[in-house]
Amino acid sequence: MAEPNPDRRNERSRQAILTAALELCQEQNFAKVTMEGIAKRAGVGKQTIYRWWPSKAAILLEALRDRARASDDFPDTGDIVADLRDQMTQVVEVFNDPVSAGYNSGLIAAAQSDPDIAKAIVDFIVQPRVEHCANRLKVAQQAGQVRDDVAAADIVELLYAPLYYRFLLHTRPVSVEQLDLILELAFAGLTPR
Amino acid sequence: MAEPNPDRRNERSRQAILTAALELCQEQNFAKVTMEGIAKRAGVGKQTIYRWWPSKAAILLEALRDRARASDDFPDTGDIVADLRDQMTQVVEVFNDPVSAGYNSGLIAAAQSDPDIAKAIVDFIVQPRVEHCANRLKVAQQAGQVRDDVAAADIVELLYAPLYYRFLLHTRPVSVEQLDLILELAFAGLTPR
Amino acid sequence: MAEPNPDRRNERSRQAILTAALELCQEQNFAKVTMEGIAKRAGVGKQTIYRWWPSKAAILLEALRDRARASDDFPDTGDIVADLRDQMTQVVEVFNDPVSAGYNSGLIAAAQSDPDIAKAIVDFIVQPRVEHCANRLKVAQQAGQVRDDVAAADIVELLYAPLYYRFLLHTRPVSVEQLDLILELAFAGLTPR
Amino acid sequence: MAEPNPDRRNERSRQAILTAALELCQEQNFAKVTMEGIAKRAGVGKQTIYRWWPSKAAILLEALRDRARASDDFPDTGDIVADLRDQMTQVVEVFNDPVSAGYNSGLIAAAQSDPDIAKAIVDFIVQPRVEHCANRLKVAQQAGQVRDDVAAADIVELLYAPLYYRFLLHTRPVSVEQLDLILELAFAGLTPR
DNA sequence: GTTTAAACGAGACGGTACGTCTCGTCTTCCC
DNA sequence: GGGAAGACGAGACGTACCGTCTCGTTTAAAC
Repeated sequence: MAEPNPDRRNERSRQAILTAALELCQEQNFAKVTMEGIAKRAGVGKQTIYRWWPSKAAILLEALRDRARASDDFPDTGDIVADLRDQMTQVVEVFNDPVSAGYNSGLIAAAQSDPDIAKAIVDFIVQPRVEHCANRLKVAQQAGQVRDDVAAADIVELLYAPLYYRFLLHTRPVSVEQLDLILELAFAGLTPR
Repeated sequence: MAEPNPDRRNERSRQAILTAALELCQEQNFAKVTMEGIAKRAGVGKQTIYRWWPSKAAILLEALRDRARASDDFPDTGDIVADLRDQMTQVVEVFNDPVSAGYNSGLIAAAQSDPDIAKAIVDFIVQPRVEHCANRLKVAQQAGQVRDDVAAADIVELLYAPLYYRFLLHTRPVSVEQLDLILELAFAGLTPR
Repeated sequence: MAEPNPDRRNERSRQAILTAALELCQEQNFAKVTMEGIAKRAGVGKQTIYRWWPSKAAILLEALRDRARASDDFPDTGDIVADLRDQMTQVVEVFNDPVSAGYNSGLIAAAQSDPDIAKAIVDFIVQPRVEHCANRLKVAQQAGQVRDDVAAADIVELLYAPLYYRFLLHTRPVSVEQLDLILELAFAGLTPR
Repeated sequence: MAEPNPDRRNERSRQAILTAALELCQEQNFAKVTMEGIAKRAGVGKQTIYRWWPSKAAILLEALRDRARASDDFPDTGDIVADLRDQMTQVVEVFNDPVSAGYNSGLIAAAQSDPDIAKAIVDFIVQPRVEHCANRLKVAQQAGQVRDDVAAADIVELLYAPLYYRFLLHTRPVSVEQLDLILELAFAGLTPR
């Protein structure tokens, strides 16, 4: 009935669950990870999991947020295109690393049938990164390096979408070559004349 | 052991299964559809399903291919941007229609943990449409309406990716406004000078 | 992997399963009873059955043991032949009652292809009754009413075997007339001279 | 609908089915033999089996009848007890041979839930042998070697029942020692005084 | 320092769906 | 038209997880 009291929560168990979830997701793949498996690996009762998380996706989401933190500062060398390439290269690497690719595609898959997960992904994963990028773009706009009649967020979308497109549709591998292409095409139209 | 003989296959059962799968996917959602449910609805033994399809995603994929057919010709009015907007508007509508959105996001979700499904989606759904679009773009390139130093397929990616991005990441609704923005930005850089 | 812990066992479920098994065996017949049917009738998950019993025969065996209990004392009026007729008449009745005949022949049939069941039938059903009868016979032997150069257990076999013979081979109906015949023939040779 | 016409029946198929049934019953055990397995082994369509036999037990029964034939003459050396021991020893051997024991116990098990099988076993297996034995006993009765106020068939029952008892109830192994005991006890009462 | 209530591990429970197996029927094509 | 081959509807099999529900057993705040 009543909600559990977070003050009395056992941090050791919480960590064990997050760790177990991450490990299992690395060893198998998101779709094959089960609540039961996480509980067993973490040495934890199933109830303890269900008390604090509604789904395995929620656990992984928290695990990622917990483990990630920071590192999402956007570089500013003055050269917007170079900075973007720099940052987007990291995304390419994440999408090409089997381990983190597993998390990401699994979570996005789960989001397709679970609005809560969808919202959490946007709020905690996507939105913050978009904002960092948008902020850097705004600086470039003020510096006259980028058209300023377009919302920065829309530019972010235009740049990152092709990476997600290949990543999720599995048409072609996400790659640095793709990156160059995207930047070339986008900035052909974005550069003020 | 041996593969079943397709010549002896019962077409009535095949149709019943495809129909049942589509209906159930409309009434509930892809993730909640089960092999058992399809069998019951189709009035068919489970073995008959497993004999011909490896997964519910495969059934739906075949159902979509079977039901779709045609309709994939790309208009050519001479105005490439108008033609693209026309065609992409249909995609926006598909992504906004609860029924077909269910199929699509469900299948793409399934593809994240099943390479066979991923391949089938690319081969039978994505690739044909990409090609139609690319062909239209090539005409425009030859007509000097579009930069011809860029592969048509890459342009397709640049245009469609933002739609999939919003559709799968659930950041913002896919919309016609988004369409205009994409076209505006893309063609700012794609128009030969 | 590990065995389940009997302390945590739910007695209500156990009873429901035993009852359901007995009822179904009465309504249909042993061969038509299924694990699934028992689970449904008992309002119980199939796993709960498989956790505690290896087969439907094992369930019925436990049900019979549980429901039977007592009633297995052998009368002793001083007249060994009368006492035997009395007791054996009960067996005749069991073999002629459609309900209990179903259990018994079904279980014995199951025993033909399942050594565990065979052992359980001997240990928990047959052996105890044989012993009761043998004990009564030993008293008669000490009283000089029955030859004492023959093991009591062998006499029990000689007496009961013809009942089982007709019951399992379905040659002729088991009957009280048969009983008189058996006793007459057996005691013609068993009476000391 | 209509009965199949036995004249057009393929004897090769019939033989192949009987042989396959016997072989499978030897390799595995009666309970594990399936119609499907027999059809495959015999290189025969399932329909061909179902056209001519109602159950696997019926097949085996026919196979046994077909293969057995004759050999069931009862010896007559003038010594009724010796002749009985001789004949019953063969039964003991059958019950102790893993292969034939499998057929017999399997068929008797099947008979418990299938009256047709039960009837067929009595008519084609049990009854003929009982009659042979009874005939020999009648000769002994006329020779004044056996009480003639008891039906020969009832004596047969008294003698053979204990063998079946041990065979089907698996209490103790059927053995030649048991035979001596039975004969000793029975003839103590059967010998005219 | 005890009390005490909530979180915990463990895992049994009622369920649902899985993918496989066998049943007995139906269909197709061959001889 | 019988037979081989095998697809079919049906449904039980035994397993895996689901999410809920007891069980004692810590464990940390309240007394």
